[in-house]
Amino acid sequence: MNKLTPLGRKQPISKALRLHGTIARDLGTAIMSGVYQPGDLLTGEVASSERLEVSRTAYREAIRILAAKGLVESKPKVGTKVSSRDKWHLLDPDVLAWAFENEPDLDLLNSLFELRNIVESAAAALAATRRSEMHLKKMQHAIRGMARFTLATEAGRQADQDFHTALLQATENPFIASLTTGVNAAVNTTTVFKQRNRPLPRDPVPDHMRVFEAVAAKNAAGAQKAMSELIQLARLDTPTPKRSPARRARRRRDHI
Amino acid sequence: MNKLTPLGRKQPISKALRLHGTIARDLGTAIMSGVYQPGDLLTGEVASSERLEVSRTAYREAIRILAAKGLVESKPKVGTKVSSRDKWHLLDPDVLAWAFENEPDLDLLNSLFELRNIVESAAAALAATRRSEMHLKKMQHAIRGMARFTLATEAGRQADQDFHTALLQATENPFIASLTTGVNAAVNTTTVFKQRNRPLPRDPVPDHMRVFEAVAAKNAAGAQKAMSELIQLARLDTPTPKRSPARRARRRRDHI
DNA sequence: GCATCCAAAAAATCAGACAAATGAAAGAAA
DNA sequence: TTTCTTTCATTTGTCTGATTTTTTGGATGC
Repeated sequence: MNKLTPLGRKQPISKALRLHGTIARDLGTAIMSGVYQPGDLLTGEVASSERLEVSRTAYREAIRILAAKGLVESKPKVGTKVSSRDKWHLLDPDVLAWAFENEPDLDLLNSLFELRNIVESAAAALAATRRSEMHLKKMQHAIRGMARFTLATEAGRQADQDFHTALLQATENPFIASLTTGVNAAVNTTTVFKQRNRPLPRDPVPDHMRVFEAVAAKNAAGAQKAMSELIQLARLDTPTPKRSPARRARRRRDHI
Repeated sequence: MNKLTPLGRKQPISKALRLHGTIARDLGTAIMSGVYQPGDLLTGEVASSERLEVSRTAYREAIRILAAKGLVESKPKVGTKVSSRDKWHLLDPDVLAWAFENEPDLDLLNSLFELRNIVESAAAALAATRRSEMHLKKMQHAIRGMARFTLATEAGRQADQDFHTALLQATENPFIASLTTGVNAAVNTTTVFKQRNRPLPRDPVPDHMRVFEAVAAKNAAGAQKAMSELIQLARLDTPTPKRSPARRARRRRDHI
């Protein structure tokens, strides 16, 4: 019947997910939020599938998904256990989303911004040397879109995405593109809900324009600097942007 | 429809892999090597499982693995199709291994070294500011191991790994650590077999020592520079280290 | 002590069925 | 004709229940 306009979103969870997908997401968020710790042994397939009231098939496929992302390992006779943290594919888009689904760990968010700053500013430098006219056109179009609609609208955020996508395409490096799109998606989820707290955080257009002009001028160092500043400013729009003075409060229980 | 792709590899190369694991690996390498192109529709589950002489369950679990890594998407009625390249999780360790399993694409290898240079040299700079005495001890021990055994032995390669692992731990950034370990594992697979061509490529100890000394002296810029040089030298040990003069020969068919 | 064999437990695999989703064709209404 | 609705067929999705394989730990024997 009604094809669109889900005004009151009851379940923000994507309904497009199948049963095994939802189980994987639930278990994944449980692992990333610490409900299950590395080394913990999950209950057996039969018991788990009965508790979740799903078939063993669906549960097993969910476990395969988690295993593919390095979160769990299963062996006959011993069972399925949560892998140690160094096995986790932390940069997998789904794992990233699960890690920041609830209340994001601020240390983790800082680490993610640190990586983003490193990679995307270097990407800007590469783009400055390799960009074509097509890339410049796309970036320019995106900046105009960000100016017309603001970041408060879906169209404006899409334009912001388009800008970064075009810049990454210009690097001609598929790994950098793959990495950055996933990281930015995760960062954006933590940034979105700021919009309903404060009216408008800042105007992102000038920052992007500086990056664009440096890339257009084939000024690698300038592009790198401008992108780094852009990311630093974006960090201000995330929860508690200040660097926690004692960031050493880390988890130390990697095994067991 | 009939692609006539005889994946007739029945023997599991690595014994630890289960049936679904081997199927996922075979299909994954077929996708990464271009046997199946983005947009291609895989044969249905019943037909595929019959052709491979496995149960539908095992085949489906393999598909779930590939879907978890962004390589395929399945929908009822339409089937399972290879996703467009921008959906692929290129930095997933398995995907990386599959991409470089056969004869690695040299452009791709160059892109991977480019990313490695960006991230790991930045990691060295971070490590120089955050390292503890424990990290220094580990790195020193690893360097001694590299000196005693050479890279021609398994123990020597393990020591090399240990050095980089200790440096990544010193960054206190789990994302950088997760990224780099996966990338280095993939790079090493392309580097290993050089050992049976040439006797000994070079002595890696001085390069690592320079990195270590800069990190120990908390010299961030020096550590970054030393690590970058180390990676550039490591690139010389990979197939055709010279930069191809015309690296623009790229795939242009990203959609469809 | 040490190696070998045995048994239990859990995942792994199999077989066959039914359910749900979806794209396209067929039909009805404008 | 065009557009909307309905039906239908196809493919993945889910379920049930069984058998097989792998692995661990202990019993056995030397």
